[in-house]
Amino acid sequence: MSRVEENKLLKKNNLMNTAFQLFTSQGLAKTSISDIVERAGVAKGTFYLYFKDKYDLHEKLVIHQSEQLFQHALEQSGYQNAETSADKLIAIIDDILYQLQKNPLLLQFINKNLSWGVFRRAINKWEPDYPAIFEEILGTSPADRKTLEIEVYTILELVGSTCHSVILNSDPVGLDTYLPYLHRFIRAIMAGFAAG
Amino acid sequence: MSRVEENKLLKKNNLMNTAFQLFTSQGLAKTSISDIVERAGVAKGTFYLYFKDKYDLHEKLVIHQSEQLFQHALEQSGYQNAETSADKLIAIIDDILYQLQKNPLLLQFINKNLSWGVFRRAINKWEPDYPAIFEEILGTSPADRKTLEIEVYTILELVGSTCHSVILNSDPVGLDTYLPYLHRFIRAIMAGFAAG
Amino acid sequence: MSRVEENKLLKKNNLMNTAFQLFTSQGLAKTSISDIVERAGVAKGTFYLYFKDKYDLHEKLVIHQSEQLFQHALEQSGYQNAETSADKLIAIIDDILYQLQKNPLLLQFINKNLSWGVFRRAINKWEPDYPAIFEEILGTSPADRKTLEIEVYTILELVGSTCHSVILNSDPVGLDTYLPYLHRFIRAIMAGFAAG
Amino acid sequence: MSRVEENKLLKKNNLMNTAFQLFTSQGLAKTSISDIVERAGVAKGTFYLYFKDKYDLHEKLVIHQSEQLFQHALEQSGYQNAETSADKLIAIIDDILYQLQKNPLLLQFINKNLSWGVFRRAINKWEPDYPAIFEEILGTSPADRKTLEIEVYTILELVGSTCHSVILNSDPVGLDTYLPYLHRFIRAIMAGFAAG
DNA sequence: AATGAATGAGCTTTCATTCAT
DNA sequence: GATGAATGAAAGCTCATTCAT
Repeated sequence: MSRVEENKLLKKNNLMNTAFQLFTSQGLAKTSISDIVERAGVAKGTFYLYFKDKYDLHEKLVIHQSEQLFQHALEQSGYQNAETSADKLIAIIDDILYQLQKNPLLLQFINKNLSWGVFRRAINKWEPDYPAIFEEILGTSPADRKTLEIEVYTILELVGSTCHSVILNSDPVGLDTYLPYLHRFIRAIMAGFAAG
Repeated sequence: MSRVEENKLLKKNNLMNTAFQLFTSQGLAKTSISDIVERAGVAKGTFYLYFKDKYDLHEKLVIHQSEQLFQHALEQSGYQNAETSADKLIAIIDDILYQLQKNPLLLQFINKNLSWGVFRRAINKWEPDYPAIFEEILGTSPADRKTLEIEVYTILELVGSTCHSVILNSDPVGLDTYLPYLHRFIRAIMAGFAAG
Repeated sequence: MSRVEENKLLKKNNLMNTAFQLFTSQGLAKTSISDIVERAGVAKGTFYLYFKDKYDLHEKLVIHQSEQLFQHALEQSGYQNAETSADKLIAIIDDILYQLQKNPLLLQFINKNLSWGVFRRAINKWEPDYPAIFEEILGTSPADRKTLEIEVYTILELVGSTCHSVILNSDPVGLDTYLPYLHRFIRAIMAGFAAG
Repeated sequence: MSRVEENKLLKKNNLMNTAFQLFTSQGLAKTSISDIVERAGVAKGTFYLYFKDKYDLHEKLVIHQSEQLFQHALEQSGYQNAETSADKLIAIIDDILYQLQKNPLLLQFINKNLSWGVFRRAINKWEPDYPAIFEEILGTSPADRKTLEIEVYTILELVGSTCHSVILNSDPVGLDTYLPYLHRFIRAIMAGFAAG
C-alpha cells in the first residue's frame, strides 16, 4: 500500500472511530457530521470523501463491528473442542456475550442489529466454505440446511434481543443469573430439533 | 366529558393517527412536526398544546399501540380455554402474531419495541392483580415469580425479534413455515423449565 | 386585506426589491440568499416562506418588471393618438426605450428577457380582450393574427436585443444616433408586411 | 509542434469539448469544475493549468464556437456568387441558420451571445483586411462604414434573437415558416438604407 | 506537467419553537 | 384554545482552490 493509500485508510478509520464514540454516547440522531469532523480533527469536506452521509457511515460501522464480533467468536471461542453441537454453539455465543459484556458501548451500538444476515456474511468472509462450518458446528448433512438456518436464526435473535436488556439494565435479571437459563433454552431448542 | 374536552381529545387523536402514518411510512427521523400538523390540518402551535416534541408523541404512540395489542390478545385469544400453560401462552402469542400479520405497518412501527416492560404495564392496566393472571396462565405459585418472569421475558423477546423479519421479509422463511417451529421452541423452553 | 395579509405583502415586496438591487448590481450568480435576507433585514427562514429558491424569486421579478414596463407603455405612451399603425407601435416602443434609458439597472436586469410571451401576458392582464388591442394598434382583421404575431414578435426581439448594447455601451452607436435608424427599420418591416 | 505541445493541446481540447457538453446540457451555473474534470477523465489540478476558472473556459468557448460559425458561413455560403448586397447577406445568414438548425446544442450554448463584436473579430481573423470584405458584401464605399456597421449590427441582432425561440421552440412559428418573413425583413431594412 | 486528497468558507435548506393576533 | 408568520440556530452539503507528491 502506498503512503497515500495508508493515509486515506487512517483518515477513514479515524472518522469511523470518532463516529462510533459519538453514536454510542449520544445516539445517531443527535450526532451531526459537524460533531464528528470537529472531534476527529478533519475538515468537513473530508467526511464526504469517504461517506455519503452519516447513515452511510453508521451502516458501515454496524457491519464492521458485527463482523469483528463474529470473527472473534469463531477464532477465539475454541468451539472446535466442544463435543456436542449444542456445546459448540454455546461456546460461540458465550464468547460473543463475553465480548459484549466487556464492551457495553459496543452492545449499545449494535443494539438489536445483531442479525442473521450479518452473521452469514461474517462466516463467508472468514471462511468462504460456509456450509462446511455449519456442518462442523451442527454435524448435519447439507440437505437440512434450511432447517439449520431456522435454528441458528432463532437462537441468534433470542440471544441478541434478550441480552441487550439483561447486560445493560440487569432487567429482568443480570447476565450471571440469566446465562444458565439461556444455556438451558438453547439446549432445549436444539434437542427439540433433534427430536423433530 | 364536556364538549370542549371531547374536542381536545379529537384533536389529540387526529395528531396521533397522522403521526403514526408518517412514522411508519417515512420513519421517526425524517418526520418533522411540520409534516404532522400539515397533514393533520391543524396549526403548528396546536401541536405544542398536546405534546412536548415529536419524541414525546412517539413514545406515547408506542405505549398506546402495544397496550392495544396485548389487550386484544388477553381478551380475544381465548387462552382460558387452553389446557396446559404452554397452550395458553401460545394462544396469546398466536393472537399477537395474527394481529401483526394483518397490520404490517403496526409491526414496522413497534419494530423491536415489543417488550417485557410494556407487557407488564398492559397486564396491570387490564387487570390490576397482575400476579393472578400469571398464575392463571402458568399455573405456578407466586413464589417462583422471578423464574416466571424470566421465562415470559425470554419468550416475548424471542417472538418479538424473530417475527419482525419473518413477517415483513419472509427471511429466513415465511410466517406459515416458521410458526410450527416457534411453537415447538416455546414448548421446549417451557418443558425445560418444568424439568428444571 | 387584513393586517396580517398586509404585512406579508410588505415582507414579500421588501425581499423582491432588495433582490432586484442585488441582482442588478452583482448578478444572479453572485447573489446569495444570505445576501438578500441580510440586506432586507429579515431572517433566513422567512425567504423560504415566500420563494422556493433564488431562481424562483428571479423569475417572478422578471415577469413583474416586464409587466410593469409594458403596462406603463400601454397607459402612458399615448399611442392612441398616433395615426398609422407604425406610428402607434413606435410610440409604444419609444416609451419602453425611454423607461429603459432612464433606468439602466432595469435594462440590465431584464437583459434579453424582454420577450413576446411576457408581452402577450402583460396585454392580457391589462386588458383581457387582447385581440382588440392588436386591432387598435395594427388596424387589421383578426383573421391575420398569426401574421401580426410574427410582425410584433420580430420587432420586439429587434428592439430588445439591439437596445441592450446601444443603451448600456453605446455600441456600435448611442441611442440618440440609433433611434432614427430603428424607426426607419420598423417602418420598413411594417411596410413590407403591408405590401406582402 | 513538439510532442509535448501536442499533448497539451489535446488535454485542453478535451476539457473544452467536455465542458461544452455539460454547459449545454445542464447550464453554466449548475456545472462545476469537478463535473468537467471527472467527465474529461483528468485530475482537478489539471484544469487550472489551462483555465483560470469555469467562466474563463466558458468565455473561450463562446468565442471559439462563434468564430467557427462565422468562418463556416464566410467560406461555405458562396455569398460571392449572389448578385445584390441583400442576397449576399442573406446567403451568409442562411448558412448560419442552417448550421444552428442542425446543431441545436450549439444554438442553445451561444444563446443570445451571437454578437456584432464577435462577428467583427471573426472577420478579422479570417481575413485581416476587414473593410474589404464589407465592401465585397455590401458594395459600399469605406466612407459609410459606420452606417454599414449599424445595418449589419441590427440584422445580426435581429437574426440572433428571433431565431433562438423559432428554432428551439417553434415559437411563435417554426423556422420554415419564419425564414421567408426574415428574408423580407432583411431586404426591407436594406432597402430602407438604400432609400435613406 | 499532472495528480487528487484535503481543505474550509460559505452556500442552501430545515425545523423546533415562539408569540402576537 | 388556536393560529401560523417569523425566527435563527444549526444542519447538510458543495466546490473552487491549494499543494505535496
